[in-house]
Amino acid sequence: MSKENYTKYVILGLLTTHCRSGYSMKKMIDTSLNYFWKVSYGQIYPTLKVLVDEGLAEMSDVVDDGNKREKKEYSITEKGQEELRDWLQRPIVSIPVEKNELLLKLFFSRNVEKDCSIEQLNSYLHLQKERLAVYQTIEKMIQSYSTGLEDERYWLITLDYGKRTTNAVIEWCEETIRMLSKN
Amino acid sequence: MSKENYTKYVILGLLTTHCRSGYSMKKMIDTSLNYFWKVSYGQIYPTLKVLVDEGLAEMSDVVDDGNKREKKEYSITEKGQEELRDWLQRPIVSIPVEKNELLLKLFFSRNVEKDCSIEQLNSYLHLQKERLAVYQTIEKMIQSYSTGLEDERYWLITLDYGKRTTNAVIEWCEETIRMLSKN
DNA sequence: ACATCCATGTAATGCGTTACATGATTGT
DNA sequence: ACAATCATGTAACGCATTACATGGATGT
Repeated sequence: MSKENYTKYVILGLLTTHCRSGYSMKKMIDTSLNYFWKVSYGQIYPTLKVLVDEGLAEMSDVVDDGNKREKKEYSITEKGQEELRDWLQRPIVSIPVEKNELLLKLFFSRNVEKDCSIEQLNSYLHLQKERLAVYQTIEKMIQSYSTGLEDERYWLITLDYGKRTTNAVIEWCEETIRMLSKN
Repeated sequence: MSKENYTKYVILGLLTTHCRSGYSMKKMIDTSLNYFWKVSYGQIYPTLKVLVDEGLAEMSDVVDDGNKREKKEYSITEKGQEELRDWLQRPIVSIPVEKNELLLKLFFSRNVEKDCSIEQLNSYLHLQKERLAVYQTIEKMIQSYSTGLEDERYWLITLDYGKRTTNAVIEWCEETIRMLSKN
């Protein structure tokens, strides 16, 4: 019952899209997955090596002739595809705990002035509204990056999740601020 | 710009409620904070020691007379209170990325049958509905545990956040399942 | 008698971030 | 010339989980 190494699957998954290099994967993650996942270079490059070692991916050192700029291109193997599909089909047994700093602070807010909490809520509200704008950007990314109709469909579904939950949080922020403000 | 050690603040915060021992803190976390935070014994006990070392908490070894059962009771110091309040007032600069396994899987679901995704959504929906029931339990906990009116107020605010976002997720699940099912 | 809860702790391991290091290419 | 972007990587560190170990008290 060892903990799953998600990074492995993120990379395998990205190899089924247009991503071929560690660098482009990082880009993709930072733009399109940033509201529900993140990965650093410190994980990407080592994991890529592991995948090759395990026969789940293949690397082709691409050095365009006289072009000395190093660029490694990876592709998923048949075995990698199976591993990915296997993981995609495995049921999710429990909802992970999403650590929320704002809620943690609010939980102990008896210890500070009420205005302090309102202040925290206000800036959180602001951050959430900014995120709504990010979703617009992602929507455009999706339209330009999707490899086919199928990818786009699922990407928009995840995006919808983001929008809805963000909107719910915004509403909660606004109502809570209103409630704390009077009285 | 070192990463904050939240566990420290969780424990300091809990010391301002009725929690006095590591064991009872774990209980509290697992019942009332479980939808936005979790901490294991492997963090609690060492952190408790650190807090004492730093003068933020005090320990009184309690061995009820002939009672050999070991039980350590902790309390927050004046310095600890300040440290906590200081942290509570520090603004939250960014929304952390809440890793979501379901969204990750959906994002790459082009690689599996549509029914597989619907299946995943269904079980996720089920988990979310179970969570709604958990909130009822927490609400009761709050009423029995709160040390005063002030604590209760903030605890209900965080609970409301949980309910609202969970409801938003449930709606998204249901609509997405419906959408994927036809066509 | 036996299970479950109360209660405290440690060691190994793994995941992930941050900071650092390097260097080519492209655009202004 | 210079900044920004493309591109790959490693080492140190810290946080957190898991598994293990121990033992008293309580309930059935």
